[in-house]
Amino acid sequence: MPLTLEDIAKHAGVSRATVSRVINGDANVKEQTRVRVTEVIQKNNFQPNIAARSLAAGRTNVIGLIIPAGVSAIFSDPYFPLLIQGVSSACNIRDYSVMLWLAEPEFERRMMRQILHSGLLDGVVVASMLIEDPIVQALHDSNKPFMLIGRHPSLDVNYLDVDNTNGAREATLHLLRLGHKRIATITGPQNMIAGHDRFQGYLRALEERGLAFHPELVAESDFSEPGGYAATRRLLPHHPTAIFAASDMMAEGAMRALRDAGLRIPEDVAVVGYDDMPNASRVTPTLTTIRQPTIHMGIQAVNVLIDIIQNPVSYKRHTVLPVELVIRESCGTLSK
Amino acid sequence: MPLTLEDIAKHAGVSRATVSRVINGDANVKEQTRVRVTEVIQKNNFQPNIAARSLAAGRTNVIGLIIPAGVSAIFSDPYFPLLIQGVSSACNIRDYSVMLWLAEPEFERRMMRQILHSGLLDGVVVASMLIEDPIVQALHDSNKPFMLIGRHPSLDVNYLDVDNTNGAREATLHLLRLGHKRIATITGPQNMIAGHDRFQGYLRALEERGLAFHPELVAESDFSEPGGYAATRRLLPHHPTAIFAASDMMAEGAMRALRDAGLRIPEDVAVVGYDDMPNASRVTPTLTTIRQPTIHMGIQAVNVLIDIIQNPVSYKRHTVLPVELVIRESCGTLSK
DNA sequence: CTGAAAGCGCTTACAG
DNA sequence: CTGAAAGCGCTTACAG
Repeated sequence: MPLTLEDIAKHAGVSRATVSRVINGDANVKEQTRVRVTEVIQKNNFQPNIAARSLAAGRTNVIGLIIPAGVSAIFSDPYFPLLIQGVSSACNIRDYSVMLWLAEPEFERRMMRQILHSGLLDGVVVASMLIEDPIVQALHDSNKPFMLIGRHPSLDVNYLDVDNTNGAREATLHLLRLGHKRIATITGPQNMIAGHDRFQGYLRALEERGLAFHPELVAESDFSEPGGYAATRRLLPHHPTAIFAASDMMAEGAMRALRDAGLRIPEDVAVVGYDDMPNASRVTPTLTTIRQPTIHMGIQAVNVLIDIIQNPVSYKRHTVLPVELVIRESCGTLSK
Repeated sequence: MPLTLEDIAKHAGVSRATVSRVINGDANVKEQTRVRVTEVIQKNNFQPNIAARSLAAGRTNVIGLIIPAGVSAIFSDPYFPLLIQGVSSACNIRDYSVMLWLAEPEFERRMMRQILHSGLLDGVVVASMLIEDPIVQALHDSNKPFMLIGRHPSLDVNYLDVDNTNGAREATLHLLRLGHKRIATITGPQNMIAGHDRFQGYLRALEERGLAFHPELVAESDFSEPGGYAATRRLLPHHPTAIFAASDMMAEGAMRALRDAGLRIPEDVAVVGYDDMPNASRVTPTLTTIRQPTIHMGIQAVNVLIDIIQNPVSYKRHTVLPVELVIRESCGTLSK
């Protein structure tokens, strides 16, 4: 029983075509008519039926947000909540709505069918964790506008990434500047973008300073606190004086393992994390880490996506956002 | 250029009405016809246009999920991510999609208009934090099917809640059983459901055991870690031997404050939290707390909502899920 | 600047 | 059990 365009038109004494023009900001409407129609719309709290618009115009003002589910530890830090917040907020401002899809592998086929063929979405933002994500390939094969948060090794797509490599490089360089020579790293899974790129940043820093790379100072883990703990146990026999953990959660695990081993932080072993989670400034000692603009990533991804939807261009848009080293207590300040 | 019903009908040699019947599981289709049409649908990866279905049938297989934004510390624990996961997962199974709305106050009017009048949603799940939530009132005034996660003090609506009161009662009773007489509590905001009900549970436990209530042993806070820290500083002059914090985050803040005051946990002051966040089993000492079935709440809310959508009934559905005391180290085991 | 009319892709009485 | 046809509420050439 909601009102229709026809009802509004009757009230305003015009045709429904004119009401439609007013709603969609068409320039070809007499100012006086526009004012009158707008008043009637306001007064009746009229909201056009999205389904009808979609069917008639082929646009919905709805975008999809695809987030990988099932990735372990995915929801133990606020990355996705903040990303969602950014996406939602930007959509609110631009009068779009967002449809959320947690990509559960067992429903992926159906999900992609719905996303691509249901006609409900003007475009999609996909937050990819894996370096080679089949969802990205599927979107690329379609002609649905989409924006990748992350990157893809081979496909030319619109993407927005944070500078993981440089962040890890800065974190490692900071430890090098403090005089450390035996810097271990706890990496994330190497099939994940953040896992891979942060490890590359570590390697790059060593190389820049001419330090040899010691494989025994690398422990691959899974971004989780228990994972960081276990990795640190493997590293300790090799006597690192500093550890760069590719996530704050793993850094917390590392600190717990160091304490359990009777080692002091940062006096015996310095620790640097990555992410700047809320907890990083509250642990003891407070954690030196890399801060990334997560909410802003969501906002910007949406803004670029809507640009692409509204003004299709042939070239692809690429953005890499900078990150920031946040120095706290866990790495010390003394030269060794 | 996606296929339409008409295309499928042509391929299968039937009318589009028949294809529609097959897709919607109408019983009045010859088995042989059904098989043939199903094959063509499968082969072509056909997905009906949701907008057209919505317009014709008045149903979309889309539900909305409204989550309050801007609540402080809202995304510092995994409550909402888990809830979203449950909702999304249940929707996947039942072939529904979910539209996400973070309720930003400045967009609330427009949001409600879209939710109620755009015709896009078959129903909505609203996760309410506030005891008297205007969004719940607005939904109640509409005729849109909805399911409240939480409760409302005066409106008769479909809801699903967790037993906050009993959880807090159990937590407090546990401390009482350990022999504590001066049990302080750090509450959440009293205009929030979880804040209010958990405080009531604390009071009920005291009353059941005939203990006097001491107002100076109550510190209202905001569910956050720094909030728990500050509240504990206010409580310490009154020498509690135990603290029940209405969230794990506040419990962590309490433990930090106790350590800073040179007090041992649990020997000098016992601590119990609420939520059983992942971190609860990793802090030192590990945290005794209350576990609630968060993912399951999301799942069940969706299932009830879809029931309501598909089989409208006049009475309202009420569910209260039980919670569970998880005993760890932070409250000790010795009688005092 | 405005309106009449076609059409978007479905569902669903209705008739057979 | 099946099909022809109306209709859901919009948008958009087209004509004036």
